[in-house]
Amino acid sequence: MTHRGIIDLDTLNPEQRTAVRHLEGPALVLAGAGSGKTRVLTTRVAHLILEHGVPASDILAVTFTNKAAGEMRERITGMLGHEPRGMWVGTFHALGARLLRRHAQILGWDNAFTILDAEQSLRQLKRTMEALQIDTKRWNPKAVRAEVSAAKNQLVTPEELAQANEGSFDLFLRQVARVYPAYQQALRSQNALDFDDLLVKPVELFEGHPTVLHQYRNRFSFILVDEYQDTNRAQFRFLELLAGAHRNLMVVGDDDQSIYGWRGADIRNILEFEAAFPGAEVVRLEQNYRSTGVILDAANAVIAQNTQRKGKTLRTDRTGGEQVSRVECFDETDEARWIVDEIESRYNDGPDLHNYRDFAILYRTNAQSRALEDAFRRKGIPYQIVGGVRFYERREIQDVLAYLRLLSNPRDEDAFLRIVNYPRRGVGGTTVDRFMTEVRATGVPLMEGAATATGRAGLPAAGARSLEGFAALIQRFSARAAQVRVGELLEELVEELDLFSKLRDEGPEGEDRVENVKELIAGALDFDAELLAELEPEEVDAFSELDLFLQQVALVADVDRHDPDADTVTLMTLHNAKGLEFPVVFIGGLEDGLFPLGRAYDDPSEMEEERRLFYVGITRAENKLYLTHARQRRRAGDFMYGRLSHFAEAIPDDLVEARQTPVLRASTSSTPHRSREGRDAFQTDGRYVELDEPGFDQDAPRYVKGERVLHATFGSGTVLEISGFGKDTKVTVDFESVGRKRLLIRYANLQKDWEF
DNA sequence: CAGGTCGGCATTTTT
DNA sequence: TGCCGACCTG
Repeated sequence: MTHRGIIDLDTLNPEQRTAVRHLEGPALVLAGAGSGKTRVLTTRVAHLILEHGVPASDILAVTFTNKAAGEMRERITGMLGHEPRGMWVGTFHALGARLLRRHAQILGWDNAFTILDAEQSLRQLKRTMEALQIDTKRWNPKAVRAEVSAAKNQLVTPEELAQANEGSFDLFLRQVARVYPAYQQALRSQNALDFDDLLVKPVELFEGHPTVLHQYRNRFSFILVDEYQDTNRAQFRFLELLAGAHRNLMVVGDDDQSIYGWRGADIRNILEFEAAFPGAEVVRLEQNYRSTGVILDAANAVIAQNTQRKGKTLRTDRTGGEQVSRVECFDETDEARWIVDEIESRYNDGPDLHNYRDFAILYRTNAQSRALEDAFRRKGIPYQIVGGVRFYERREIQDVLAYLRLLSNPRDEDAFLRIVNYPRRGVGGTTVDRFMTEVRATGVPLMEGAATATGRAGLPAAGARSLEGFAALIQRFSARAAQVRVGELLEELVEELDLFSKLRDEGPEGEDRVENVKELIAGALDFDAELLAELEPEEVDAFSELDLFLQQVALVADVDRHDPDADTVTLMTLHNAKGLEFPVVFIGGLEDGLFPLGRAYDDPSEMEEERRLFYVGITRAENKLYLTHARQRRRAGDFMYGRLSHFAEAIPDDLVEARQTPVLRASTSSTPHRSREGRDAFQTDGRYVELDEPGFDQDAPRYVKGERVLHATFGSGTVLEISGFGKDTKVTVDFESVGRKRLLIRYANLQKDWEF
């Protein structure tokens, strides 16, 4: 039968077609990198709607990032010719938030709950520990949070954890057992949820309220999940519950690209899917449409060293291709400059590339972006960094957002504490401490207490008056919040606080901060339509714009802000690169100890995860792959000496062209560095070796007063003074941008500024 | 109360 | 280095 459908499936390969045509029952699509899985997912949705008459509102699609959700929606719209109205597309976290906005009340939260990001939840946790008189010096709050987070991701309740550990011999777990319930209680009393709760609470909702579960089981008769290899226990349970009746669940993933084990992702979800969903149809997509044969051969050779995998070998029709370039550099500065030079010459002289957006540089740790950023600035080549200091985590942004949070949720202690004295209004530490103690003891709601601060026990009169002023301000804006759009509200707020001039007074960074706040305002002014358009009528009535804005802010990821259309080179971590592709890819810092990170040597499964991360990196490249490594690298102020990552050694020699940078070649033939080589005695596990006193004082450059110098961060300046000797030599430099700084020469890494 | 300084400490990846 | 918190001083 040659029934020709509305959707053209002829351009798909047989396996893709099988996946697209899959109708009912569970399915596992093992989709290798670049095998067209996004296309399969979107085509299947369109196919369900157009060929099988499934209403769009019966379909739920889960993606890994908000951006992926937006793209999926867009592509489906393109195929249908109209919006898939009523279809839910989003990340697990966004979907969880949406469900909870509708049903949080059953669980004891108010529907206008606040979502705490990682920083906020850490501060809350710390306050909880202090309230329990647990020494935060002795018990690291971050470690406690990690433990609490792990518990949540495995659906362990506070009660269960407490019961299991309160008598434990492990003193740390005993603290955790005390903190977790108290922390959860604190969140509840503030009507707040943390990231993990957005996954856990929906499961609680479904497990504890069969009618609600039933409602959504009926509603979503087809469920699709992308990046399934990175789901955790809670997410699995969520899917199991939702798809439990009809079992129309298609998951798409690649066990070789599972890179979030540290976040609780459980690779068993994918390895054991067929056991959990008997009768699942399994489809393997091994045909790669992205990379050259050389790149795929390299990727296959690397991943073949892992043992914990389903086993799969990517194929391509694009045989051959440019060799992988493996470049040895002197240090991170040399590495960065070499990469930038290479991009420039490829951009100018390359056969087919004339866009900066065709290049990406990937690295293991965010810290590595610094040297690269400097190199790009020097050359004047446009770049964008994805990740690092997140936009929404910037201090000034958090401050402004805290106002919105407090307007949205007057019980949000974190927001209150953040802004009660910002900008300065004379509410000092003593006032705040006494106020909080009083409020907690009497159970008076936070803002109510502030509004009636005068006369409260033990409050200094001046502080009490300031508190009341603050409460009045918040009250005034609460009223405004009901009248104007969130963008205008923000504008008025910033105006009222006179924030811009206060930021500018803070010094050289003030202007940047002003710009960031302006960007936030612009984003808020833009905020509306898109999100609201996807909501259902009852939701539009029930959710306030302010809450939705804050929710979006809490849930956007850095990659969501990546602009693929801007003509810039992209810099990001390997984690952020998942799902993206670029014609030319550089992977930097390929040294044992950095990539893989040193700590992975203690745990084979961590080592395998690092290797998968490398595999993800390699398979981002379409035409050309560069691997760079540096002989020495400064990490956290110390010099480290590393050798080529053993990951890179797994790539067969005939695929690789090995090179050294000119700087490295020059240095190995003349300087004292060579003499060190013989005795470095790298540890056998290949970790970084730290030499205590590199012979740096000998070749420390000498400077004279009045000389022009260039600094990586501060830019150019003039030497005013020189003091100290040997490795302790300091210079005082008057920088054009930031003024006077006193620097240790051995750390400052100054360059002579020849431009003058 | 505000602003500065100093010492200690970490420092992997992120929804 | 660079961030944070504790402590000191005006």
